[in-house]
Amino acid sequence: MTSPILDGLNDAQRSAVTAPDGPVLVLAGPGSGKTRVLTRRIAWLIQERGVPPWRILAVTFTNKAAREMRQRVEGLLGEDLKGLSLGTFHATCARLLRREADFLPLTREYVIYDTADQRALIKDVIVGDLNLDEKRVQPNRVLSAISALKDEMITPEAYQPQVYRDEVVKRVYARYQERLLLNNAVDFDDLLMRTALLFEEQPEVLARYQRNTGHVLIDEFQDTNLVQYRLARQLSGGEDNLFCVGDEDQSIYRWRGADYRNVMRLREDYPKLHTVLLERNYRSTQLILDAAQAVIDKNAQRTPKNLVTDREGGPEIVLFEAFDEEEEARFVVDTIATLVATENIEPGECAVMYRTNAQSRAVEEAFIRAGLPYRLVGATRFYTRREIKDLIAYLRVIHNPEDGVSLLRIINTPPRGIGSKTLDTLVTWAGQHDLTLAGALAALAADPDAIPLGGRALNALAGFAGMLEGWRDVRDKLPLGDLIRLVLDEVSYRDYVDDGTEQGADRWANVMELVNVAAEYPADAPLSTFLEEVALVSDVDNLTEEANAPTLLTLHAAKGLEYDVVFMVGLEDDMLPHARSLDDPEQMAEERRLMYVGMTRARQRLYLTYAFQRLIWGSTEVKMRSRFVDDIPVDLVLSARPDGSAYRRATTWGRPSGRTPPKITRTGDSAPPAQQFKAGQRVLHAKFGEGIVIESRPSGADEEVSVAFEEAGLKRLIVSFANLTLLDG
DNA sequence: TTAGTATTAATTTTT
DNA sequence: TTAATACTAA
Repeated sequence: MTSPILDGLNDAQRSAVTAPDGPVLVLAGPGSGKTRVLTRRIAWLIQERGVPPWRILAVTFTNKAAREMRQRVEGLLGEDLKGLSLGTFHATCARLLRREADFLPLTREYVIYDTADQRALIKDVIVGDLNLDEKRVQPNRVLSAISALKDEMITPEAYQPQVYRDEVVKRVYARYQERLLLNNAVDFDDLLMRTALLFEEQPEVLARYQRNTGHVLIDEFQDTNLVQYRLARQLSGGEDNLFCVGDEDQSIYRWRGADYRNVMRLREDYPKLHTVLLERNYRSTQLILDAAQAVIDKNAQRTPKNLVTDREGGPEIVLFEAFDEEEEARFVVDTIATLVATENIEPGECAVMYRTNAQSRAVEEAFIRAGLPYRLVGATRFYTRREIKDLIAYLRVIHNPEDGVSLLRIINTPPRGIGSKTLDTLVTWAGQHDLTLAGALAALAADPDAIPLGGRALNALAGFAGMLEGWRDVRDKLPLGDLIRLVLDEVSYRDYVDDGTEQGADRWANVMELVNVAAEYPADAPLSTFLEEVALVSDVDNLTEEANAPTLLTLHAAKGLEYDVVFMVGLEDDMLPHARSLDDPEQMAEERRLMYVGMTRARQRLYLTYAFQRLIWGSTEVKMRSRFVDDIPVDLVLSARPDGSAYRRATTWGRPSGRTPPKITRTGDSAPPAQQFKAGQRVLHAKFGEGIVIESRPSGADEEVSVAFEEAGLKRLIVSFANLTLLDG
């Protein structure tokens, strides 16, 4: 009678897994095993209830979560579950729309536009099509207005603006959608909206999917938006077997349309909702939980939870005030090194979290100077890098000729004599003849005199069109990796990006990385699958467990992850809470949840750091400790000194009232230590090999040297970390 | 007319 | 620090 599916679960978890059919809501605190419950529920439905896998649709927040969940379910059941659909909302909808393209004003070859593509298109609509002033009608603002409308499934035709500004939004929105269709493209929001609209307008299509979907399970329910909620309702509509797992306190994507009030909606829409509360935490120490609880308790409008664990006590939270971001980063790296050396902590079990990607730089530099490896999530995400976007644009244009945004991107990249003037004439002519850019190119191929252009421009255009045609001819005959190599070769892309600098070499390495990814792609997979995957992967998806090194990531990216040791850096007002959130209580509540999410990632140790002053956009700003830090009971916290030793604070936080910066005295300024190295000396480094010292200067109590390595190039190193050996000099 | 260079403006979080 | 834009040489 007992099944391994229920092994090791507590009563609350078990009651969730075995809940009767119908709508279920699992409200779960951090570390309470909610993803585990979802996994077991799927296995339980298949094994104990005899539900065929193809009748189950499970939705996760990231592709990585989906991958891991599939592995676990298959592990539990000991079989391949090919029929089980498991993925993000976006990926699920993208596949569905491709299958149902006949019902849409799109072809199967449609492409997915990311934020940068959207911005390029909307700018062209505002400035090019509607002749509006870019300063008055800001692309970003209009885009987020459009996104909000799409979230509510309001089409341009249905939109009834109340004020003049929205009148403009309506016009831009209408034209933007037109242009998307002309390009045979959709944006992220369209994926969801078009699917939900399709279900509404074509009941027989919905009925077909409902027959194939008896059970819908959703992870991270607090971060679903309105369309996603409607999709979930539509798909589970036949039998109302909707299983939602989430935590209001971890809702951190409001700015993207996520609405934790979906939890309330669920309660209203399903009076028979079966609710399970999971409060027992299996991750953090009680001390960390108490601190996190104290922070989140200040938020109103939530289901109060009482987080408990068996792991009583635990080491105090360590708070460190650095002089600036450099010292802060050094403290983090020093502490990790010490923990690894003395406390038997794995480097891979440490994470450094920050509010904005820009903050990673200082931390990265500290790691580099110490000569220690690290893993970076996000920052300039792989698929948004210039060279990668270029390459993807080539593939998109080969795949979908109508993709004007991508065509415009690559038509003169690398430069091939098709400059702004030529493009202007071409685009204007296309507009006059009601053609797309692709149409104009085709017309030109048929009759070179059709468009008033000089011979040089015509030559350049013909050359480009010829290459494009050649690629389309071989598209289905060559493996993807070879196709990309052919394109790279014919446009001499390497000469273009690899300019001999270090960054140039990096860029080319990125290109080769993409070639490798593509080469591993199954030979029979259509280009559309590859492009779709590339559009919908996130950076965390590629986070591998291979390298045993600390992870650097934003608080948003940290959702769903956990580490033995967590450092939260930049805990200053204006950073967390972010300056742009200060005037909106709803946004402030979200910033607080972000703090809570970060704290509850830690299993054993939590370090909170802030800087007295910080370099922002090239200028130094004096900062104040984050108000959220002050909400932690002071007796749970030890303060650290730069040398790593810690002391207990007075019984109150003693928050300064003003912002008068005290006199700045840097340690080490008065008595610089004797320098070991000087310019011209030859040195040996364990990793970088031999090099010559270019410069040496005191840095705090330490010494910083610039060394030109024969292999690795110019590096800046901290002497006490770098383990440099003097060869001669 | 194009391509390369100098200047200036701008930076939350991401499927 | 990067990205977009204005300017200048070829």
